[in-house]
Parts: sequence; structure tokens; C-alpha cells
Amino acid sequence: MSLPHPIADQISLPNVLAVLGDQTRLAIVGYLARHEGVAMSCRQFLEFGSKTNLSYHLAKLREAGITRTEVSGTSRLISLRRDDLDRRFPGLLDSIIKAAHDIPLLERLK
Amino acid sequence: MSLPHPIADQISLPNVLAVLGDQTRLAIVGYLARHEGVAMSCRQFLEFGSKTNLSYHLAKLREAGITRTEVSGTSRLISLRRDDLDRRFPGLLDSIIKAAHDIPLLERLK
DNA sequence: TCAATAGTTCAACAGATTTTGAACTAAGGA
DNA sequence: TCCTTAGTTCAAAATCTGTTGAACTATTGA
Repeated sequence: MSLPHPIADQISLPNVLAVLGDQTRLAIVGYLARHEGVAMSCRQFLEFGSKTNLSYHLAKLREAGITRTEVSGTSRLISLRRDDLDRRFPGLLDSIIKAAHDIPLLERLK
Repeated sequence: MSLPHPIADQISLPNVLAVLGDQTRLAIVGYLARHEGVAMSCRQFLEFGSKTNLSYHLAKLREAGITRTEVSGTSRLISLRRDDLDRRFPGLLDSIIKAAHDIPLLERLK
């Protein structure tokens, strides 16, 4: 049982930018970047919004090809698709993550 | 007589990403990047939409701090705020421009 | 002065996005 | 089995965006 993800070639630049042009989703990506290698479940992000709302934002990130979501029991393990993004749009993710360092929502989880 | 621009510190990452998360505006930025140093007036972009619509998109770009618009007679001279963007978000603009190389709307003007 | 050119503003509309709560599914532990 | 935990789905509401045409301003050239 696994959720639908776009393949690397289907990841679209305008869509990636539009999806990251949102405080909440940018904060999620910033958080994932700071904890790369550690599997994250949705509840890590409850600080950023309601359960329902997070479900919505996490789906947007997955559908845009920015994150990968693996099902593990009742949890989802969420990670950045860094390899695919780096291959498709070199330097983009890094520059965004660096620039997102001090966004307000992310400060909350420091 | 000059139009309102945000100062460099006011340029916000989420807003820049949201504004660039649109085909038309991404195409405008791609076009500006290919012709850096040459002053562009709005009518260069008529291929991308109606006069009214371009006015809307160009205002979004200016208000987000992505472009600078100078008034020159009845024309506007539009340029990328590359220096400010590079200082604020190093590497971001370059990676976006590189990645935007093959977006559909831009192909039209080649 | 008059007409043409370059672009803006406005109000309206259609459609997309975000947010919410209630009801739901599915797995895991007692 | 029953309860809890983790997250999804759905429909509704509120808001935001993009697009349009008509009317407008301001500059330029004849």
C-alpha cells in the first residue's frame, strides 16, 4: 500500500515554486531539511496547523514531487526527495532551504 | 515619478516563490534573464497575454521585489533585481532561471 | 492642438486555494 | 475484541487569484 508520487520527470518547476510559496509548506520543508535522514511522521508538524490541514499541505508537497511519503503502520514517514529535485533543478532546493532559515513558523520548532 | 518597490529587506521568500509559481511570470523572468542589460518595456511580453493581464503580472513581480520598473516617458523599463535577490537569497534566482530554460511559454519567444 | 501610443485602474466574474469540523479507515496494543 | 492512535476524505465556507473589457491617464509626435 503506497501513496501516489510523480516520477522525477513529471516534477514541474512552476508547480514546485507555487507549492513552496506558502508559509506552512515552506516551514515543513525547512524542518525536513534540518532533520534529513530522520524519518518524520505527520504529527511532528502539528505545531504548524490542524491535523486535517496538515494532511492537505503534506499531500500538496507529495503531489508536487517535493516529498516522499511511505506508509508505515498507521504512520506516514515523510522525507525530502532531495536526489530527484537536485537532478531536476540543480541548486534550487539548497538555495531555498538556506533562504528559509529564518521563516517565522519554523522558529517555533527550534 | 516612480512606482513603489519594496526595499531589499522586505523581499519575502514565500512571496517570491508564490509569485514565480506561475507560468506567465516565470516566462517573463526567464525572458528578462536572457536579455539582461537590455531595457525591456511591457510590450515585449504581449506574446504572453493581454495588455491588462501583463500589467497585472508585472505589478506582482515588482511588488514582490523581483523586478524593477522605471518610468520612461509612456514606457516602463523593466529589469531583474538580480543584485538584491542574490544578496537576499544566494543562488535562488540562478537555479530558477536555469531550471526555467525549457518552460513552454518561453519557447514561443525564442 | 489633436491623435496615437503605452500602460494603468476598476469592477466583475470564474475558478482555485485554504481552512474547518465531522465522519471515516486502518493498524496496533491491552 | 475493544480502544486508541494516526491520518484521510468529504462537503462547506471563506478567501484569494487570474482574466477580461471598458474607461482612464500621461506622454509623444504630427
